[in-house]
Amino acid sequence: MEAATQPSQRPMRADARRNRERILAAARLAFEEGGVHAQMEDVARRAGVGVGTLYRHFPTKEALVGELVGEKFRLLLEGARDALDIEDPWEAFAGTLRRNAELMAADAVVQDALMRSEIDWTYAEGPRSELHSTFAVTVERARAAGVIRPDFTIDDVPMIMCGLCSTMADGGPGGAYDWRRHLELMLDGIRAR
Amino acid sequence: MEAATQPSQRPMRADARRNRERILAAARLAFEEGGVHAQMEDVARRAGVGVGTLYRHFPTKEALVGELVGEKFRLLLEGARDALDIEDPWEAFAGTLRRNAELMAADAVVQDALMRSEIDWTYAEGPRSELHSTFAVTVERARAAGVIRPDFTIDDVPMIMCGLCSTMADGGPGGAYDWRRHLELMLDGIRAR
DNA sequence: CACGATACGGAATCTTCCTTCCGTTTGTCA
DNA sequence: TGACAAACGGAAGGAAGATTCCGTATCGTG
Repeated sequence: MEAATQPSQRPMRADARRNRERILAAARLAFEEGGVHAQMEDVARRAGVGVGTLYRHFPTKEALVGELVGEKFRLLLEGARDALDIEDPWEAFAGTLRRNAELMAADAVVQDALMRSEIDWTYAEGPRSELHSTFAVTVERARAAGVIRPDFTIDDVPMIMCGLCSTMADGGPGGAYDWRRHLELMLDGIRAR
Repeated sequence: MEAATQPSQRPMRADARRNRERILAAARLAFEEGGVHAQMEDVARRAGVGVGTLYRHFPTKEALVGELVGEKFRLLLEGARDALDIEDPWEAFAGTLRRNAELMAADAVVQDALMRSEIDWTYAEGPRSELHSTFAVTVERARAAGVIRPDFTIDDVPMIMCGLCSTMADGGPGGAYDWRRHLELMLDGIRAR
C-alpha cells in the first residue's frame, strides 16, 4: 500500500501521489467489473491518465492486479482476526466464512485470482499466509468444541472458497447462481451432526 | 457427432472423414490437458493436419470446443439415465453425482466450459437440457423419499457442479485441491438430517 | 486414366492487448 | 522566477493466437 517504485528516496511528487491513488481507484472499479479481463488502457482512461503514467506506477498488469488482490486479502485477514473475539465457536467459524464470502463477492478480480492460477501470488503472499494461520485458530477452536466435523481442517477452506468464488463469477447458462445458498449447503456439510 | 459442414449433400470424401476423426481425437487430447487454452495449431499438429484443414472441418475454435462439450454432456446424460434404474434413492442421487464428477474431472475443457461463460452453449444445448430434465427425476425421487433436504432442487445441481469443477481445474497456491472431498462435504450438506 | 470437385497445407493476415519510448509538461527548490 | 529532475501522455512496438487465402495434392467418377 506504499510506494511500489522506490524502497526509500525522496517523498514522491504531489501529482504522482495523487495519480497513484486515482489509478488504484480506477483499477478497483474496472477490475471489480471485468475481472482480470479489464484492460490496462481502460484503467488508465478511467483514472484520467495516460497508459504511460499507469506503467510508471505499476510496472506490469500483474503488479496492479497483485496490489488489488493483496488489498482484498488484507480485508479478509481482518475478518479472520475479528473472528477471534467471537464467543460462540460455530458463529466465529461460519460467520467469518459468510462475511469474507461477501467481501469476495464484491469484486471479480479476486475471484479470478482465487480460481485461475494465472496470477502472481507473490504480491499477496504475506496477507494470504497470515490469513491462513489466523483462521486456523478459529477452525481449531470449532473442532475442539465439536461444532464442525472432526476431519475438517484449515486446508479445506481455500478449496471451499475456490468453489464458492466460481459460483459467484459465473452463473451458468441461465442467470447467476445463488452463491449464498452454495455456501449454506456447504456449511451444513461441515457442521457436526 | 455427424458432419458439421453440410446438413445433407454427397457423403464426404474418404480422407476428409478420416481427418475429421483424427482432429476430434487430437482435440480431445489437447483440450483434456490444456483446457480452453490449448491452441488450434497444436490441435492441428497433433492430428497431423494443417490448420487449414482443421478450419475446413470446424469453422471456429468455439465450434470445436462445442463439439467436445456436447460429447461430454452426452456421457453425463447417460449417467443420469442409468440413475433411473438404481433402487435406492440416495444412491441414485449421490452415486450419479460422483460418477459424473469423475467424468468431468477427466478433462479440462468441459470444466472451463462449465465455469467461464466464454463458450457458445448452442453446441451442447440439446444434451445439456436433456440432462437437466432427466436428472430432475432422480432429484425428485430422492426428495420424495426424504433422503435429501426438502428445499433442494434440480436447479442447485449445475451450481454445485460449477463449484466442483473449479476445484478440479485449479488447485490453489499449493498443489491440487481434493475435489472428491469437496463433493463429499457438499453431499453431506445436501443429505437430509 | 483423365478431369473436375474436394480437400489439404501452412505462410500470411488480422486482432487484441500489454508494454515501451521519447518528446513535452509540471512540480520543487533556490 | 529559472533550472532541472520527475512525471506525463499516447503513439508505436511486440507478442500471442485465431482465422483466412490460395496454390497444390488427392479422391471419385466416366
